[in-house]
Amino acid sequence: MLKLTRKVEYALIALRHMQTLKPRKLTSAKEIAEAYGLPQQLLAKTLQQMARDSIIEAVQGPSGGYRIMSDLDKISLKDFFEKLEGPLGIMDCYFDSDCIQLGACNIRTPIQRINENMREMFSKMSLREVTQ
Amino acid sequence: MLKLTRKVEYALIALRHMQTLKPRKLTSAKEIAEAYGLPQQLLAKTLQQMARDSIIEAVQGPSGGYRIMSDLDKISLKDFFEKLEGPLGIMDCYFDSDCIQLGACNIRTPIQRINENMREMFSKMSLREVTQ
DNA sequence: TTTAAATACGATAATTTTAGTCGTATTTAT
DNA sequence: ATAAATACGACTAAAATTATCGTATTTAAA
Repeated sequence: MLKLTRKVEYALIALRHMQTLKPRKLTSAKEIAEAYGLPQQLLAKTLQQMARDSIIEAVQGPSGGYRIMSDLDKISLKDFFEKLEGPLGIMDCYFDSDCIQLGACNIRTPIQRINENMREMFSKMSLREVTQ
Repeated sequence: MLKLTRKVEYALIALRHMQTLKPRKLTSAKEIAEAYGLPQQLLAKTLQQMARDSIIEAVQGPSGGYRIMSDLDKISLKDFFEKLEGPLGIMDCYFDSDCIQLGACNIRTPIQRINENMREMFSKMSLREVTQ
């Protein structure tokens, strides 16, 4: 099924929400969570991670919150996904070495080919294309 | 991470193995499981499913087994993945209707755009490209 | 300068999904 | 008849994901 996690889903919802606001206007995790019925704490973690990755900016204290920081045009979906979820690929034999297979595996190369195609595809799409 | 399940992994290993054999030669779940250190019963289920989908052919009885049936050039990766795992997409909001979101969701359309791109990409790759 | 509302984040619990096993039936070559 | 294979539903185990808890820190504003 090739699915991404909720984290990405919440991140996209939040970004899309922020884009509807006036530039530099802050919005809080609570606000977004209530608006879309998301679990606030989990959403908050996602927002915190995006802040660490400089996709958004966090402002602490009361009347603090988050706002978009980067130019979303300049962030590829590949980078976005990988920042939130780690390396992109249909199977992990590409990066993790402790595969069950010792040397018997016969699909490593073809899998890598698929993975490269996927990465290329998501490299060509910008985050803005998705959030706008 | 966008990962596929073991089912697909085992299916690919099995197909690739069959391709190394003489055409029409049968191989059993046991044989493949032992050769690659896979759980035999689970592999068998995957083979059975591929047989139901007419990708391979099953022959019962002792000295029975499986062999490739379809022209793998004619099966797209999209069809292959969807046969084994159901609809292809990075999130299921496309097909499943019981989403948490009532009408508040703001990312359905962009998600569908990504999903379409993915399906298109996998439509263009044949199963043979991967197993050969 | 106290309070309250927000972010920050590690730890843990709950849930869901995936992976694997078991048991039994059926088929069929020998 | 027997044995080796496929077929498959039911169940268990393990892993991954999702969500919550608890606490610390920051800081605007009363």
